[in-house]
Amino acid sequence: MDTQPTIEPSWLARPAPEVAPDLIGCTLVRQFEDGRVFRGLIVETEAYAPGDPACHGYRRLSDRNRHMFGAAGTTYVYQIYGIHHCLNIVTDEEGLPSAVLIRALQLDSIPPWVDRTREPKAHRVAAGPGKLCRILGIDRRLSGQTLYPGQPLSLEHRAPQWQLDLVQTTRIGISQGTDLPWRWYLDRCSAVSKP
DNA sequence: TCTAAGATGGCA
DNA sequence: GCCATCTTAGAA
Repeated sequence: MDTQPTIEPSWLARPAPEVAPDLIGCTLVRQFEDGRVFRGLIVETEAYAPGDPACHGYRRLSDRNRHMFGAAGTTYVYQIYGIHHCLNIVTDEEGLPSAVLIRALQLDSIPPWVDRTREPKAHRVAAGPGKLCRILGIDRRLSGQTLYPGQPLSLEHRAPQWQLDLVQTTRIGISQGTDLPWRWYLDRCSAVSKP
């Protein structure tokens, strides 16, 4: 599949529940300092928005969540359970806590440092928000950065004529806001964290 | 200050 | 089903 145009910040400056399904089928590009590039097809997302009790910015801006209030087209990376990291694409207007959690990627190639005994199924090495961050070396140092080509992270549009088969359901792993149907994934995709 | 819980993942 | 591992929000 050919490389698609870069996603501009203005395209992400919409409410997260609008952007999240649109990001399915788009490509996340991870560029390392030595120039190596890995691409992952986004196959699962979740939206977090103002007024949503599961949103990290629901109560107030804090040291931990401040990047979630940033401008559309930047990143918000946080640590969870002391061990895992999760990557969000910040959306909507600056000043609003609004972001899309990237929950699973289908990688174009498996980085050589991946321990294959730990995940024998190659298509599942990035099936989960913590897994994809570990595989692609994403941690809080990449939080608050702008998504742009040449930067550590960037985004590309999906192929324009691609007819997506999307499933919309409720979000995973949260205890509040469980009724909101703000999770989307590519139907019948084996790289999704949970079908 | 103290403490419980967390947008998870791996293993028994 | 259990636990690693540690930061943070919210309570006291």
